[in-house]
Amino acid sequence: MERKDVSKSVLKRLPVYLSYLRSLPENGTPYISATALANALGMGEVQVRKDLALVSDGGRPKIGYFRESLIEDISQFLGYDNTTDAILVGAGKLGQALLGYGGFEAYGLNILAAFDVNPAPTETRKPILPMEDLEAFCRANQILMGIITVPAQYAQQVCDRLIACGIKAIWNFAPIHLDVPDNILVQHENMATSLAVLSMHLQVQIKDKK
Amino acid sequence: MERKDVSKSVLKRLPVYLSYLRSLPENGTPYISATALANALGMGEVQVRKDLALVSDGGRPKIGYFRESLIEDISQFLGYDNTTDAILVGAGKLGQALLGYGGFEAYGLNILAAFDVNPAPTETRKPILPMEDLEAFCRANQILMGIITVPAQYAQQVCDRLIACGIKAIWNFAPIHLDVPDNILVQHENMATSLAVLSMHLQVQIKDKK
DNA sequence: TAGATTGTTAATCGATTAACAATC
DNA sequence: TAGATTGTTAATCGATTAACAATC
Repeated sequence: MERKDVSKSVLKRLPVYLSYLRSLPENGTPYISATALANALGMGEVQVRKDLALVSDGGRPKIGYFRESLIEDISQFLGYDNTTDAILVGAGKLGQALLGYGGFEAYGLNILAAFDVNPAPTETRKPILPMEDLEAFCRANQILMGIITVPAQYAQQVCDRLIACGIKAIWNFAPIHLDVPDNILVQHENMATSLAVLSMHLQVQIKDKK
Repeated sequence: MERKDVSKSVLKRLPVYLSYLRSLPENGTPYISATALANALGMGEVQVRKDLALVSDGGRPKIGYFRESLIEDISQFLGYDNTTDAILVGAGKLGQALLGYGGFEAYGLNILAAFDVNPAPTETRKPILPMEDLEAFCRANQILMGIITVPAQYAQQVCDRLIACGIKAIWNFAPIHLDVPDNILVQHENMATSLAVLSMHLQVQIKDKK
């Protein structure tokens, strides 16, 4: 299927479809319709249909999509087929949690190693290396993605160092804005943002009760 | 200031402003303009100005906002003044990372305790209790927010149980869609979504290079 | 005063939704 | 065939951006 540009909002919905499709039982019905997907995920069916049409042309009237093909189409579109090697900086609790989580492989992400100022040994099978080795490791393995899980006050300097190592995409878990050049993408995993949405919901709930 | 309804996109930007404002040095200039904020965060200045106007009326031409008042106005708008008590279910690495992270207090969140099927003692100062105590604890403390950090296959049943305990807002870290009634809000901390954005950026980068 | 900044009103842009024709 | 589903075209909706008047 020809590659199309998709908006960021579509891009964010695709992995949601993907993870649901993967969670379906192997021995169930081999076909799934946009309607069924929409209902299962509580979304609008026109939206789902349009999203799917963007990444796959396997949809057939009255039948829907062949589940396995759809999974393959979305995976390929998102680039999950060719896995991305990444490194992580900051092996605290959060860093170790991400390092130990096995689920990222399914999304094409392979964390090769972690770096820390104090590389204490842990239970994870992945190596935790001293910060001094960062440059050499990134160069040698042509790392393009870095994950930042250091405290906020060190995040910017770690970020600068990663960019100097040739990294092009940064997944930032530190609660601080990072300044980067135009060609570098920072994806801020913004817990504060989520909290704001939750907090607002509770405020409204409580007020309504009065 | 009169309370206004804000869209979700505005709501998500407010904590970003807030955390930047808080990070500014105490002894710096006491005023900040929407323009300065926009430049520091790489956003459009009209957008920032409009967002600020929504939550504060302390803006003065030529001067900007008094930093401390602006922090107060945003905090109050987001409901961070009256802290929310929450509990967490699933004391694995991720759960412990969240439990141990001290930064949530600044966002009005107070995690009282964690629950786990196997409540091994940990270094955190917060108690980790057995799942059997969940209902009693939630009722006794009138908990309204629950944080789910259990493996995906248990997430839905934990979610159902939390709702039965009277919880109205759920922060879900399990990589799976949760079905809930209309009046319950689920905020899905969707790592897969972030990965998709990063992955797509790298794909485009690599392709452009060829 | 002049200039920087605010806040508001109007225009643009993009995404979602609705309506409908096509297909198996 | 009838009906479910697809994909497309048009309409609506909402958010962002641009233009401008007001203010210190």
